[in-house]
Amino acid sequence: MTATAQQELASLAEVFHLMGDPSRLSILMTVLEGARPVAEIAAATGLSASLVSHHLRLLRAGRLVRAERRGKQVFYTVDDAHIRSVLTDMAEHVAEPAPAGRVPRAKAGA
Amino acid sequence: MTATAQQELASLAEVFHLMGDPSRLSILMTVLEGARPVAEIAAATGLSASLVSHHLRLLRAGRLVRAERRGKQVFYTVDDAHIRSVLTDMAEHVAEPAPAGRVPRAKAGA
DNA sequence: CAAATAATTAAACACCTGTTCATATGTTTG
DNA sequence: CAAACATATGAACAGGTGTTTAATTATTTG
Repeated sequence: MTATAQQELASLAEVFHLMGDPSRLSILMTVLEGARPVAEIAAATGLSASLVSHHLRLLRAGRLVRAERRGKQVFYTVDDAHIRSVLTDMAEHVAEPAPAGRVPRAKAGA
Repeated sequence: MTATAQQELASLAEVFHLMGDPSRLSILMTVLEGARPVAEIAAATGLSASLVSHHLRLLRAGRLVRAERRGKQVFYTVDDAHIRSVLTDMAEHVAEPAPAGRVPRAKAGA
């Protein structure tokens, strides 16, 4: 595997990692509906303003959200359209039923 | 937020969490090209067979991969089509350029 | 400029998670 | 059945991460 491929893989993993936390994901879901100030995100998700701010910093660093200040408040929005399609696709995946998950034993003879 | 929505959010986060690790992601990328036995996945990713097996167990539990035994070997494949589109979409996202990322100060007056 | 509001930052802690090394299980072959 | 191969599992450790509490910075308003 090439060196740049390694980096892309790491970047990709970083994005997924950011979406892989329930708090951050709910923040993303909230912000997905439109620009929202921190306090409103906190209220909608049931998280403390401090915690929301902490997570928003990470999401900003990963370029999943964008910040824009209006007066005292800072409004956050999803930075990219890809995030939307990803969340949509994944929601479908999760909606499906769930059959077992063990490694099958081999059938006799071969 | 409803109780079922909470669970769906948790499931969704779990899937993303699984994809959010470089080792697991490279395993997924490898398996994305077709069914592969553990040893081959280990060789392709540069990870130990043991570590690959550990991660495959998690991926199996999260229904991201499916296992099928053929003789001594166990072949793994991506379980779902959504995974593919998600990985594709995200690859595009990561490919884009990266402007700064600090919270802007408010413009004077308002 | 002081007070009030909104958001960020810092420090500390508990917990989780990825990795390694060693051992066990399952499967074919002599 | 024993040996060899392929994969899986268990225990233990190091490092990372989400959360809380408290303090700080930025912005508007009296």
